[in-house]
Amino acid sequence: MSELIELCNSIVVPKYKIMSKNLTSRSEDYSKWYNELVVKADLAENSAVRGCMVIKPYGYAIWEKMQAELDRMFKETGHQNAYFPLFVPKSLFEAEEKNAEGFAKECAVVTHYRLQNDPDNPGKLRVDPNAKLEEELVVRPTSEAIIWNTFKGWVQSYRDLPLLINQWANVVRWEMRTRLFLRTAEFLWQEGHTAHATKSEAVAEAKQMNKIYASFAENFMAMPVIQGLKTESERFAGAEDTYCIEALMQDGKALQAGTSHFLGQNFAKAFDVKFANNEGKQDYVWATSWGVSTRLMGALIMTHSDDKGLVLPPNLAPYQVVIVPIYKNDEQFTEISKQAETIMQSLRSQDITVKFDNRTTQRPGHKFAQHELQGVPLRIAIGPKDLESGTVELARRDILTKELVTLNSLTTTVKGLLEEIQNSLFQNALDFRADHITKVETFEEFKTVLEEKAGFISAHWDGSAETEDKIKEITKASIRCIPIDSKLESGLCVFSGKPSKQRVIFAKAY
RNA sequence: CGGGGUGUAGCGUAGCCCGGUUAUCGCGCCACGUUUGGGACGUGGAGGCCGCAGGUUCGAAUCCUGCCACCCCGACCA
Repeated sequence: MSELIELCNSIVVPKYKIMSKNLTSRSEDYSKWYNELVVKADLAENSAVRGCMVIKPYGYAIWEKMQAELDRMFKETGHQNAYFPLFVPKSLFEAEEKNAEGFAKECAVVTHYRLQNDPDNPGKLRVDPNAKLEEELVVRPTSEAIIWNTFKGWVQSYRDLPLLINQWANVVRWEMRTRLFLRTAEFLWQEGHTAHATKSEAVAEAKQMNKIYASFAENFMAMPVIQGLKTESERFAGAEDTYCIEALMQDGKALQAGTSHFLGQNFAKAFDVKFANNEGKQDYVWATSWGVSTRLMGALIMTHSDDKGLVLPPNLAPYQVVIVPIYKNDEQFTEISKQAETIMQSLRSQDITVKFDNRTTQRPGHKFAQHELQGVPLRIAIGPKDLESGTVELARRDILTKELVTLNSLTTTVKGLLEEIQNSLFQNALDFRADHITKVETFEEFKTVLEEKAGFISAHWDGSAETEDKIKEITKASIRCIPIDSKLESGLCVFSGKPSKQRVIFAKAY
């Protein structure tokens, strides 16, 4: 138990509650296991805010690594960062009807702007009834409205296009039921919003960003994803098309890890964003939006971690290597510290991030366990024996092996191993997913596989929302996506028996 | 909002059915000493509105009533 508390400490929260008692292996119910890793923020008693999350420094460092890589990829494709207000006046929010309707049920709304002393309750405050806002402010659940209202003033000519903007921000969605990392009431994310002169350019942008998400997931998170298109009923409110990346967690449930939307001219029309094209004619701009959130941290945990704690891919680990000294006296400690300094310099010269855990308050065994819990990819231990023999002990987090390495080959070995770990994590996740994509032809088979094996199910679908709904109602599995790379293949719908042109991916989802 | 469950120290808990000394145990925390190549050991110590309010009783963590919070399953969820 203590390690869980420690892990919770390192990822999350000031005061926290562990939800279930026993750590279970990955083959058992994953949700129990996941709850062990994840805790909720405990806000003031009687607080109406549920399901918020505090991200503690180590967890935040992982998010910062994700941010940095994504931000770089966005900028490489010509995007710029900007920041827009948290508050969206209700009148703006409701302008794009479908979008407003889609989010209406989960909006936090600011109605007052002042507190005052409560005359009936000395020492307490109450909302000043005279401080009611003329117009309510919606706390953004997403920023399309406020951004498109701003874009109106930024676009006049085709020369102002494309407008490629990204924002790093927090949003609030008042979900009835929350789940840490995967669906918190407030979460951090990035939302891209772009405006284009032509439809084809906007569609290309939406596809491009989805591809960038896929590449980030695979190359940095070591998490294989299926790129696809959402069905109409799963589509973003206000979008014409929603592209997505879908990942498979260790418990066989699917997780939507990122989405990219082609918005058509819906927002341009709602907010009157027109431009003069090169023939001098007025036209509405074409839009996209795309986002990923702290949900990715949940995805990372649920893809790679084992019963000993987190397993981080080297490309996202806050530090890739940790050095633990083992010593009996101050002399040895000084000696080892010098050695560690040399090693760190050498590793850093190869752009490897490394931390020397020189705490004198913890014993080596404790440090070993803690770094395993935090998923540090490689650990170097240096003790008196190593000083004599010119070696160090090098341990891998992912497969928990140890080897003795001589000092002169250390940096090369570390560099090689980091790459190997990154690749092997991806390969393992890929193998796992390959084992859990099942083609089925009949509805009986569909239900059996879902029940006994879980994972993705590849099946024919007649394309109707009615069939989709019925399957969901009966099995709780939804269509995760229509994969973009799937081959056309004629067949019969697994449910209705009607003709189908291609297979789609079904799964139970988080 | 419906069904089920839980609330005792920072965390995890025993005790509750069948009311009765100073509320149990483990982890963690503090001090000192010995230790340090896989989560150290010993000794001593600190820490409790037993979820809240009311009731029954000589006496309530325990029984009754009401409330609150949280968890699980639903509903809900681009």
